[in-house]
Amino acid sequence: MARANSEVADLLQEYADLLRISGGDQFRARNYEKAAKSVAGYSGDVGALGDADLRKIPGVGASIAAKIIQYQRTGTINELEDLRASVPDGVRALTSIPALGPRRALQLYHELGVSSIDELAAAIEAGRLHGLKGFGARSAEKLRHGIELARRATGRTPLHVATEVADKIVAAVRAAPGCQRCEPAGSLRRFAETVGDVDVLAAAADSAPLMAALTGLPEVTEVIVHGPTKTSVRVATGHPAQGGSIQVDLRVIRPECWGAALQYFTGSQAHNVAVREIAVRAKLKLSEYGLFDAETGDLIVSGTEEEVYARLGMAWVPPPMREDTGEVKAALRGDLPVLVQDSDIRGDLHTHTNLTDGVATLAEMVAAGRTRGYEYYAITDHAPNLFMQRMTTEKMLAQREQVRRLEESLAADGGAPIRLLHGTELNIAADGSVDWPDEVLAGFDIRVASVHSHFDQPRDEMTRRFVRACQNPYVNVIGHPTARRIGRRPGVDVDLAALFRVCAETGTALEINSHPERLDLPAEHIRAARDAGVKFAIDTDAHAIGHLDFLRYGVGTAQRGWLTAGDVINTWPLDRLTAFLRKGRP
DNA sequence: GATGTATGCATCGACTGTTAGGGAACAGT
Repeated sequence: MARANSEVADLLQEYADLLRISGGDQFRARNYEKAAKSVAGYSGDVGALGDADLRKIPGVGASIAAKIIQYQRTGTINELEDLRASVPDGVRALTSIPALGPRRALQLYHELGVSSIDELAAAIEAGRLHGLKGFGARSAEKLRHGIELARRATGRTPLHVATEVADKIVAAVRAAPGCQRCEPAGSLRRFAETVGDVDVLAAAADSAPLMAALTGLPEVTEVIVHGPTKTSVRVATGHPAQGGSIQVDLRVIRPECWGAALQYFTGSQAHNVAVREIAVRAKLKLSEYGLFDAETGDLIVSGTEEEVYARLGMAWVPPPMREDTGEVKAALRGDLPVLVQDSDIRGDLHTHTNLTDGVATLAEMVAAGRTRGYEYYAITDHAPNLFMQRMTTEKMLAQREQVRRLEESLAADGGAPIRLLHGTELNIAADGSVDWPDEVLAGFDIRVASVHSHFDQPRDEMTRRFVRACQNPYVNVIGHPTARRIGRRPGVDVDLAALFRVCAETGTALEINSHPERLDLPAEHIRAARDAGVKFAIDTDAHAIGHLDFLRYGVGTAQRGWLTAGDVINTWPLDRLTAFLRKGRP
């Protein structure tokens, strides 16, 4: 991601926030927000674009293009500086507190002179909010709690941590008397890369036993709200983010509302808004209780999601696609892609053993892959230039012998046949070269190549580095392409459009790394890559047997990128895969 | 402020529940 893109996106977002706080036109504010999002997700470098190219970015017109050009020249935007002068930065920070929006934050600043979170905390303790219009005893308490959360929260919860919590809770609620259905909803069901809170939906005539099943779980550390339709609790996760806990909302609805409620609670907000607009145009009204005739108020459908979408003239939309990025129109036209599924994956092409930094033996990893029903399985331990792994050519060759013998013994044991691919994970050096000379590289069945160092290279150097790696006739897959660690390390600064082009030209696949702390290539770049003609490998990069189960997150990420099985090389039969891996070599 | 298009101008993100307080902000998907 280009540094200029994230800087410009931040400035535009700040401008939108300050417009809202200062009471500016809400449509203008929303426009800046929209432009911020499309700049952040833009695959080129906005720091290098002229007026005409800038205006091709969705949501960027004459005025915002001029502001970006001013940023290119001076590093800042005059109008933003003016707004900053009229609204102290701390006031914007106030709106990060739950229960405090732009209007009331500005009110606090004007009437009490509060311009930071600390000052607000002091004002609450001193009772200065008492008698202030719109601030009662209850909201003072909510603000106090919100400030605590804002100070403690270090980030959102990783997808796998939230999924483990949700699985446990769904199992407990399903076992409660009278529970007819129970499913996770929200961002978890959409396979978002991080989760703010876990939403669980259940259907029952009497909600009490279900709510009791939740609040009685030993992992529950705090009951926040306990009512007949919604119960909110905090659950310990053992993960440092959010103080090692996550909020879980359980909603229990009447069974006949299931479809409308599941649709609503799955979101995203943007998708729901877009779908409800379709309803409005058809003189209908959609809510979590059902699809109704707008004039008479009569219920039309609510039982299943499929019925709700169908009555709006839409195909059922797979949850990972529900982000209002074109899926609504596609569902209306009836041409949603048939998304790749877990069951389409025939093998893992990026795994490690304890020969380098894995924790399980070759035999253990392969046995686990075989249990998953894989037709082929690649062992890709690290290469010598990742010095701390102490890999040598001798060790690598000995492992190759071991792989061949293991494959033979497995073929003889009467179990499911599995083809083992002996591979490696190469290091892409700063200049784009990789570990071994061609004659050694030629001996592998598959070669993944990844960036493990020099993350801070300037964009043009980084781009040249990737291009050279892709042009290597032996490099088959670029591993975790942006090298980001979610919540810990940003992705490298590379011209993604150029990377996608060279991948398509050279027959080099991009990995979708399934590790929940990577999810790399990120979903927001996958569609652009596919449109450029790139193929993908959905791999786990497993360093332990349990990591093979991370595949579901990689598949979910691919689904968020609208990929079909045809786009993914490890859904292909072995002969088609091996032809691809030759990269046109004889 | 951007967009689509009537190249000047209308249109732009739905709906519900809660709070606080009697109409509106805020949060949630």
